[in-house]
Amino acid sequence: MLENLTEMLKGVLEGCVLEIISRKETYGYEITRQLNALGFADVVEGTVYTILVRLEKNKLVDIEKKPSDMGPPRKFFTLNNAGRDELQKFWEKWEFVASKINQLKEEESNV
Amino acid sequence: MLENLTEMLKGVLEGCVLEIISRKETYGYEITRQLNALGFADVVEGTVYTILVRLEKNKLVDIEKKPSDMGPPRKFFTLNNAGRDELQKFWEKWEFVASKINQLKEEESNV
DNA sequence: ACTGCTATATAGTAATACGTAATAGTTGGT
DNA sequence: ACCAACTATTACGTATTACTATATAGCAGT
Repeated sequence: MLENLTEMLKGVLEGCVLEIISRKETYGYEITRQLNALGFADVVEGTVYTILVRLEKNKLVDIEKKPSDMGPPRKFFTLNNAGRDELQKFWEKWEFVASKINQLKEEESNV
Repeated sequence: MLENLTEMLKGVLEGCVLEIISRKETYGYEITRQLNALGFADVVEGTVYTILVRLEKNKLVDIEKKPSDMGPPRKFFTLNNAGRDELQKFWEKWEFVASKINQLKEEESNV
C-alpha cells in the first residue's frame, strides 16, 4: 500500500482510538484490529497500548477487566465525560485542519 | 480560535510548505505568512526554517540567495524534480489518510 | 511439548513542531 | 545619532508522539 504514514498519523491516531471506544466498550487488541481494517494496516498493538495508557493517565476513560475464553483477560475501555469532550474537540480540530489543507490543495495556482 | 493544533500538524506542515514552494519561488518568512493567512495562525518562523533546512538536506529544493530592499537578503526556494515527486507522494498519503479518517467519522455506530 | 492466536505491558528510539534567543539589514521617527 | 519596528535567517533545546522490539501469559489444536 502506501509507505510510511507514521508522521501523518501523529495527532490523529489518538482521536481515532477515542472514536472507536465511543462506539462501544472495547479493548486494545480489538482496537488495533479495527484500525487495521480501516486501512491503517501497519498500526500494531504496541502503538495502541501506549495511546491507551495515555488516555488512562489523562483520565479520559473508565476501565474494567474481564476474563476471556480466547486468551488472557481483557481490559475494556469506555469514554467518560472528559473523554467525550476530548473526542468532540478532536473532531473540531480535524475539521479545521482538513478543510485548510484541502483548501491549499484545491486552490488554483494564484500568483 | 482553536487551541493547540501542533500534534495534528506533524506530518502535514512539510507537505504544505512543499505545495507553497511549488506555486512560485519563495522564501521562509513569506511562507510563514502564507501559512498564517491560511489559518495556521500559530506557526512561527522557527518551525518553517527547520522544515526548509530539512528540505535542503533531503535535496528536494534548489536555493538562490537574493538581496531585498525590505531587509536582509532572502533565500529563495524552488522545487526540483525530487521535490515535485515528494509533493505528489504527500498528496497521495493525505488523500488516503483523510479519506479513512472521514470514513471513521461518518460511519454509523455499527455495533 | 510446540505452534499459533489472543492479549497486555514497557523500555528505548526517531521524527517533528515549537519555544526562545541571537544576529542582522532596512526604514522611519525623534 | 539613536531607537523602535518590521523583515529575515539561524540554532539550540524541549515535548509529544508513533514505532520497534521484546517479554509475559492464557487458550486451543496437533
